[in-house]
Amino acid sequence: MKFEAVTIKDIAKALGLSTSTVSRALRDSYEISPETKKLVLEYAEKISYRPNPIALSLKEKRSRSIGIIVCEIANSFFSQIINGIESIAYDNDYNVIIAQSHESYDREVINVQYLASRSIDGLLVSVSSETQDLKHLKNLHDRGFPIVFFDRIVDEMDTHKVIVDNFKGAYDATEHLIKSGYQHIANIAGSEYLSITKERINGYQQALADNHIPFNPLYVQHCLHGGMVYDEVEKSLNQLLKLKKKPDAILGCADKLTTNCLRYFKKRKIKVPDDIALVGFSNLDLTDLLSPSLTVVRQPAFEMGQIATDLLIQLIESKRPVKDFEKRVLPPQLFIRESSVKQK
Amino acid sequence: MKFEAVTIKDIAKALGLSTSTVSRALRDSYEISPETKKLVLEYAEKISYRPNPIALSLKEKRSRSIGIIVCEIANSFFSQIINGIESIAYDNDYNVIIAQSHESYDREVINVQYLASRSIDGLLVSVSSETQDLKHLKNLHDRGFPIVFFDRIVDEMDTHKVIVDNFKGAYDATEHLIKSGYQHIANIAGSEYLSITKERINGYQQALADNHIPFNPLYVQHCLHGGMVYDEVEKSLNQLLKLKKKPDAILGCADKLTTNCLRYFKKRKIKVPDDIALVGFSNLDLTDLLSPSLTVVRQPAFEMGQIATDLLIQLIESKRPVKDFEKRVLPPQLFIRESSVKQK
DNA sequence: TTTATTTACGCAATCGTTCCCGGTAACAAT
DNA sequence: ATTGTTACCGGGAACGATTGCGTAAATAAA
Repeated sequence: MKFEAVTIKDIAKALGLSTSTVSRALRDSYEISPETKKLVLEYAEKISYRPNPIALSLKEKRSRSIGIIVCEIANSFFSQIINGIESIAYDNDYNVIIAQSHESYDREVINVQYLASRSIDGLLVSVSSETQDLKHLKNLHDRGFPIVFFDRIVDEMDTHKVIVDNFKGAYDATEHLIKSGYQHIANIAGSEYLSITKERINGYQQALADNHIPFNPLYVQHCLHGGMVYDEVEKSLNQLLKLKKKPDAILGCADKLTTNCLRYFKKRKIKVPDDIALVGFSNLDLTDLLSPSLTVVRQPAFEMGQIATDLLIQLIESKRPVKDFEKRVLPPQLFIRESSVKQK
Repeated sequence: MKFEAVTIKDIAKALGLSTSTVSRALRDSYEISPETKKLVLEYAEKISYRPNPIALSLKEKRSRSIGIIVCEIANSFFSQIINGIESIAYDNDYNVIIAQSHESYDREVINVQYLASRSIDGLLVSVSSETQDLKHLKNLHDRGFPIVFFDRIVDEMDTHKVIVDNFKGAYDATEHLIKSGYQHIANIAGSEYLSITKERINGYQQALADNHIPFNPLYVQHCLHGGMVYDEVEKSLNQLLKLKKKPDAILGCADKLTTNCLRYFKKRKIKVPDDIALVGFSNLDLTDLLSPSLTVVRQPAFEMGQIATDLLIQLIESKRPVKDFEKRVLPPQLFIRESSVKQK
């Protein structure tokens, strides 16, 4: 089934005009008489003519669309970011094309290549947790293709970046646990390759140090797929609970890590926070309804998407190559709930 | 910043060939000598030539991409569906473009028009809860544009449709409540315009009837935005709890309706299921971790997306206009948990 | 009346790719 | 020597839209 759209030629033929005249009439050019304009406009309306954006893209060498690469849209944090991106993109007459890596490096490379070849004007990227080699992105960036990173950024590439203060988020959460009387705080972290993982672990360590609690490397467990795979979380927690000195609190460093910790505890009938406290990064709207309600570090995801998109559009529409890039750091917010408050 | 890609002309010029020869060499035509092919292929590889899909789309009048229209991606049910869609689309070399209506009719119309003009080859649609007028979709469909509906379908249009057995889902959930000893079962339903709402209310009513429980129209409350707006849910529940005979159980007919009921009860310190039981449609992965854990009707969202995409691709690639359309009905699944089980 | 200016429109190139035609060799068959 | 076949390659139109340039007719200025 082919679907034939109305073109400018159809109008020209029907009205006995040339395509150039029709084109100019539609764009309200001064060179066209009011009568002809009226004629064209009315006929175009009648047969519901819509300009073909594909043809325009070919000519203009731009598509007025931007690509987004995230690991999962089925993740509140990222879907909120996407909503932020959309809001700014639509305001500026850009459309967005979303691609998911599902935390797979190979998939990410394929997606980047597809989007790039697809004549998108720019790219918003949050890398997958497997990503180490960046040549798929560097390649584009070196040729002057506009890229903005958000959340999971990469140091090696010089371009705009938008993140939250992961250090502070982890620091505040850890400090809160310490002040609530927990001393043996373990850290369930995401992929070691990710910027956010490093920053969060640093914040966690600094909070321990500032409160004179020795850092125990065994207390940090990495889950490569950031909680997407329950088994990884289970294995990490098993490790932790096998230790001589079992932790009395857990800091979950990603959305699914945190909720999967809770799932683990529920399965094993381990009481939170009585047996062990739990605090985590999460942008779920439901953390207040969980049992127990979760203390979380929440990130301004929507704003993050907005800012990243603003920066990207600036890059795209800049006349000359941009040389000085900025790194915006947004504040995280700690919501204290039941899961981290000791029962008397 | 413009980004200049390598074209077939660049290769032709560099190698002293014509564009037609290069094109044919790249597509491995029999008319080109092995030496020339090798030359072209190697050079193309060297300068990493990628065919321009925009130019291809213009020529082929198809873009090998399909559009998706949903209300929200920040909704587990829909993001799972999208994952199902993606899986089939990618297997068939199609790409997907996602657009959100945010339950707004106007936004839906804009999105449909954008996607259609964007030379997508077909459309997967779940209408917004505001949608009554269908001319934006009928228009396309009448001109032979391939459309497949999923979940929130429309009766007036004759094309492929994929849904779950909403009647059965609601029937089973209601029956479960009755068998658990609840007699006064209220229904928090979504928009009256939606097919799924009607079907679910019918299932609910039938279960009541089959169990000789009189149907009380006051027990059915509609929320136009399907729980997206908390105030709507709050208002509905206020109404219900003001009734002389207060309900002892609630059936939530959409994801956010259900969780917002829980939020309401938590705020008012109404105990679930002691004071009132709660069962609802939900595809959240976390309903088992809520407090109390939720009894839910779960839909096979991923499969739904897969089937819808299969059908759409069939439509797109069919040589002649398809006349007989099918309606696939998938089974829902009831997960019984704490929120609907009376404490002894 | 002649020349200059304005008005209103068409021609053709362009974007990147494919593909229908032609066309030119080289070689074999007649 | 003529014709046919095969192998290989190029020219140019087409897809839909925009736009610089050219130009005819109409009008204004001389």
